[in-house]
Amino acid sequence: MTARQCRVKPRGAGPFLVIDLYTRLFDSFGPQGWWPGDGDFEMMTGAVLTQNTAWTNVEKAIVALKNAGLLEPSAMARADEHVLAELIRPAGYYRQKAIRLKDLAVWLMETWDGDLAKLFEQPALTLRHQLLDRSGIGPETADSIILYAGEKPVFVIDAYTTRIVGRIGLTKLNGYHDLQKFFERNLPVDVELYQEYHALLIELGKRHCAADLAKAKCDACPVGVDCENHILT
DNA sequence: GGCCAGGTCAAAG
DNA sequence: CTTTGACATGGC
Repeated sequence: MTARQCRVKPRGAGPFLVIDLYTRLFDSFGPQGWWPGDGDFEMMTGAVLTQNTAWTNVEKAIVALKNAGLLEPSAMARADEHVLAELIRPAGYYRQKAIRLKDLAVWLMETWDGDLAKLFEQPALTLRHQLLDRSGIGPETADSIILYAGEKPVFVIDAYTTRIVGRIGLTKLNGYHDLQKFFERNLPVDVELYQEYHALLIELGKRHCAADLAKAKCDACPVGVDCENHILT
């Protein structure tokens, strides 16, 4: 089905709307290609660094870490916290993140011998609990790691997704867990689909959905999202 | 200058 | 269990 065939009614949440929104996003923005094989540890590092931080700032930190040869568990686990902090400074919250990244690397070495492939062999749920036990890894970061590095079908919810869902009236559900289940219930279980969808929602959010609800201006929304009236048009 | 960014955690209410 | 503040840099 093409995007334009879908004359969507307001507030009719369900499978059709959920996949239809994806189709529109993909048709408008194309594949996002997030985290394409730069290595699992780089991906995990990026996931922590990007918390509440613009990706452009994260890139600087990643490059600095790479140049310092610290972008692997063994090296980072041995690195000095303050050195680490200075390298990732552009990514913000740098003192906190330095400690958390190092803790993560130490855990990876001690528990998994630095072998991420082994880590990701575990069932998604087991993996999720282990990641959530790390300091500085919450639901979104854990799920991002599981989806993009572990390549397991877990839908990631972020601030944009929450806002967009609310503005379109996709569902009345709220909160991380309920929204995650909502998407997972209404989509085919497919890693690539989940990866693209999450990235596409953020792309839409960046272009059309400022943090302040009152500022939402979606006049020329290429996807047909009408925030004011809470519908897809 | 003010607002915001691909959150998380601990401390209150 | 929900809300609030701290954490911090860089771009528009």
